[in-house]
Amino acid sequence: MIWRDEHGRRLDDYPQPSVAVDVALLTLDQDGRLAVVVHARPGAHEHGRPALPGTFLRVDRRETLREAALRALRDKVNVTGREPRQLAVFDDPDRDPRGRVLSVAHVDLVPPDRITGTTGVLAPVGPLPHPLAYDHERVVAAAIDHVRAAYRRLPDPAGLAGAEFTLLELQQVHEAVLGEPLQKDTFRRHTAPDLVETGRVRAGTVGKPARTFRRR
Amino acid sequence: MIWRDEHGRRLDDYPQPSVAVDVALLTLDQDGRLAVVVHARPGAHEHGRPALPGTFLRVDRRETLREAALRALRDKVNVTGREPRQLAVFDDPDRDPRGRVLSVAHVDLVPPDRITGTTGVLAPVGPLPHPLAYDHERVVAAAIDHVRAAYRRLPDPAGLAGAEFTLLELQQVHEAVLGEPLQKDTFRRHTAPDLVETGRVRAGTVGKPARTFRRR
DNA sequence: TCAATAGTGTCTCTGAGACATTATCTG
DNA sequence: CAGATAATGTCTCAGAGACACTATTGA
Repeated sequence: MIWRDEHGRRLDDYPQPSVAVDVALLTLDQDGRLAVVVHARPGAHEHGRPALPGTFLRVDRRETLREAALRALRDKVNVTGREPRQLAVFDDPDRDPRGRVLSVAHVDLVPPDRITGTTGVLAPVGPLPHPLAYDHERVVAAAIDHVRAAYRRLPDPAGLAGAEFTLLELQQVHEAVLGEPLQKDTFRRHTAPDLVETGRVRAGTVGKPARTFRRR
Repeated sequence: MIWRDEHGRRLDDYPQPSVAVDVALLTLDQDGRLAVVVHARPGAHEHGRPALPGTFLRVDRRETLREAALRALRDKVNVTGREPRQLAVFDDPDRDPRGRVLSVAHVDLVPPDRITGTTGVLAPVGPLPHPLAYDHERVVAAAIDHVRAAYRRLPDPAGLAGAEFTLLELQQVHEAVLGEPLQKDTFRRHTAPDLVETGRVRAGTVGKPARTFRRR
């Protein structure tokens, strides 16, 4: 069955764009600060500026955008992503000199232990050290907005603190993501209703042992 | 200059998808309820189910997604849109029987007087009378979430109440969008800081004349 | 004067935020 | 016991929400 539109034309009688995905893969660096994974082998047309991991959507494999985002993370920076989420479509006709390329920007936030084997480079967010390729700075900005909004709503939705954690550990993760210090009693009261106690404590250090929690 | 990727292939050596835009065009119907504009001439593959106005992105015209959304509104339902905003990309490989079609869903919210000459049909949102084509019910749901969030933040961001309005008129617009009754004194105190008085009043009816306001 | 609508004073309740105190561990 | 960290009692303040009262018009 060949479908035709109201002008009698088939789908591929119109020129089609290329569709790419780009992923702002965020994590915490060794200093506990929010960082983004970039890779330093961009196309020659990008003058060596580091780029976010990205790839083209493989229509011939019936791939979804989510699958393409996960594949980009695996192939470009050797990270198994977790849950890439769409941010926006960047569609400036001139954004890519190779032709008309729409980019579906994604964000993913993963614990640092998933980053260990990466072939990418951790760049702390904030004032980025070097300009990124394409419009990727805007992608990173949107990604940060997204994860900060999520962390204001719920305790550690991405599980950066691991499965079991003390409230201090959880607070430090939130401070890293939000980029601002938090007050411990306010933080405790705000997050406790969404946590369940494990019944265990984290001993071995000086001071009163802290109870550990899991996310609900 | 012909750019090639790391496998030595050009952009169009890979199959490309078609990219469509679909617009959930919301407005208020004559009863002051939130409604969506649909058109009843969908493709034969949609078994006559009404669809949101949509069209394919015309890459050959260097069109942006925003421009395609505005063109869809003009050509399909004869409405001049205002400010279509991206919601999400729907990318299920089977969502369209004609082939691989990505749909970039948009939302726009316009005053009722822009709808007067439409060739579309106003369908009140909520339990929709008939199922919509494709995955357009999900688009409408996302669109409603979007406009309700916007109306909870600011007074009438889409200008449904016109340029000059009384607080009662503004409240009725908000009640229509949010789908719930509001309290007049709370509403007044919440919105007044974001409004400027015109100095004029709306007289002619019974009762104390109401001052009129403009959005800042 | 009455009915109708506009506008405001004020009370209560809730939750955020901050300070200070108590509790419980190690050395 | 001293020092360190965990956990909580409690005070204050701001804002949402609701009720009731006052103000101003047309009929």
